[in-house]
This record gives sequence, structure tokens and C-alpha cells, in this order.
Amino acid sequence: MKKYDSLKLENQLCFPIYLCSKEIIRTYKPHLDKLELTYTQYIVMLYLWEKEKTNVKELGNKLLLDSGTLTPLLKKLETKGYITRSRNASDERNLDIALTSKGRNLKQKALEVPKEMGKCINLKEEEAITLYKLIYKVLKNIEEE
Amino acid sequence: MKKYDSLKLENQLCFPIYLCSKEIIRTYKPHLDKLELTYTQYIVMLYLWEKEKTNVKELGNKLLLDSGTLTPLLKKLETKGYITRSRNASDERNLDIALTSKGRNLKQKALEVPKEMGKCINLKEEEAITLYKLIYKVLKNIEEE
DNA sequence: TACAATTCAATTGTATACAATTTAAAATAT
DNA sequence: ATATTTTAAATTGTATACAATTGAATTGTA
Repeated sequence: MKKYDSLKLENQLCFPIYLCSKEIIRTYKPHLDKLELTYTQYIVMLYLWEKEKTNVKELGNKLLLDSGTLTPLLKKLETKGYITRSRNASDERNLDIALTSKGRNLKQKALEVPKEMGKCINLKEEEAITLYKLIYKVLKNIEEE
Repeated sequence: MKKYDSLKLENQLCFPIYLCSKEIIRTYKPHLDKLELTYTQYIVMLYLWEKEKTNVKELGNKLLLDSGTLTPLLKKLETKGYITRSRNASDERNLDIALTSKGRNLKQKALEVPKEMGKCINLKEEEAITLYKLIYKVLKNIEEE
């Protein structure tokens, strides 16, 4: 009889998730190159395309990134002309981030990206939903720790 | 009727996987600190605890890391005394990696890590298996691309 | 055999990631 | 009102990640 070692499976669950994250990001690269965005810059833009405005603190909470990562990244997006960075008038500690029209226009080109990526990931809709739910369950469980 | 936008889901599948990978690695940190290992160093050690010996090329293929990442990381593991690095005698292009006795002994301490991590991830065995299979399916689909 | 092509680790350069510290601003307490 | 504490972004330092190049060793080929 084959013994099922759940401890080993749990041990190894992180590794394929880690590989999967890296591989999906690698697959994004050629598509994002066309937009002059890295993956992390892309998820910042995704958030801005939804919200139009944000600030560093909110972005850090949503993307789980700290200012050490965001500060240089946002400066690059500013240099590319996709966003503006400005101190909030009523609380100078906060740095407001807003889309420029150039950044807003980029959304049209970006619409092709999820289409191409869906083809690569290539799961049935039902499988994608199951995976999505399980990943969020793990995130929730870790958060509650 | 609620319209289900599969394109949007596919678009967003990468983001939770990316978050999940980061969060699991963050959760590993306090446990791995006890072993003086980072997460990437830990997965190298996991591979060595199974195989005892390897080389940079094989490690790169298994962990999907290139020499730019592995070379400095392996030098650190050598400095800690967990591995040896030596040119292969029959083909000097290859760098052999082997466990030291100190590295081998570390495995005993490391046995606690997956136990603690299983508690954090906290999925039912059936859910963990489903997640594991779906993640590997995505990896396989991307590889075939 | 000599020379071209290939292979592999190391190096260089850019971009995350995050812990820890610093600095400035705002909120709170005395 | 001033001092203390808290908050937020920036900075510093360490560690991945990976593309592109380099250099040494090996293989394939004319």
C-alpha cells in the first residue's frame, strides 16, 4: 500500500507556487515589453487603471510591497511619463500617485495582455476558478496567522 | 444575471499566485532564520538533502534559476559550511556541488519547518492536492508554450 | 589536427523585494 | 503649547532574479 505523506505535500506546496509565479511573470515579459513595463510596474498600472489615483501607502497595502520597493519603481514610472508623484496637500507625509493621460492611454494597448496570457495558462474556466479560490484561501489563512 | 468575465479572471490569476508565493516565503522566514537559510538557499538544500550531490547546471534546471542567481548563492552556502563547490575533474566547465556533514546534519533541524508551514497554509489534504495539481498543470501548460 | 561552434559558470547591469533605519510631518499626551 | 509618540516615504543594506556578455573548456567538423 502506498502511504500518502501529507506533510511532504504541504512542504512542497510552496515550491511549485514559487515556480509558477516566476514562470507566469517570465511569460508576461514579452507582452509587457511592448508597453515598456516590468511585471511589478504592470500591477501598479493595473491598480491605477481601476482607481485613477492612489498613494504609496494604499499601493503598498494592496500589492503587499513596501516603500523600499515602491519608491524607486514609482520614480521609474514617473520618468516614463505614466504617473505623477506629489505630496498630499493636507498631509505632507503622504505621496499621491495619479495617472497621466499617457498612462491612461496605455490601458488600450494593455488590453491585449490578459488575452495572450490566458492562452498560455490555458486552464478550463472551472479549473481557473478553483485555483483562484484555493490561492485566496491560502492567502487568507496566512493573513490570519 | 451576473456576467462572468473569464478574461478578467485569467488576467488576475497571476496576481494572487504572485502574492501567495511572496506571502508563503515571508511566512517561512522566521523558521528558516533558525537554520541561517534564506528561502532560495533552503530549496537548494532541500534538493541536496535528496540527492547529496549535484552541479550548477542541474540545480538551475530543477529550480529554474540561472548562474547569475546561483553563483553568489552557492558561494554563501559554501561560506556557511553547508556545501562544497569544486570543478568537475572530467569536465572542468561543470561545478560540482556536494553536501558537507554540517549541511547534512542541518536536515534534522529542518524537519520542523514543513510541520510549522503546514499549520500556516492550513488547507485540508484534499484541497492541498487539488491546488498542487492545478499549479503543476499551469506549469506544464506554460512549459509547452 | 586545427578551427569553429557549443556549453557552462562567472560576471555585469538592471529591477525587484524586504528588513532596518532615518527624516519629516502629524497626532496625541501632558 | 510643548514634548512625546506615531505615521509615512525615503534611504541603506542584503539577497534574489534574470538578460546579456565574457571566458574557459569541450565538442564537432572540415
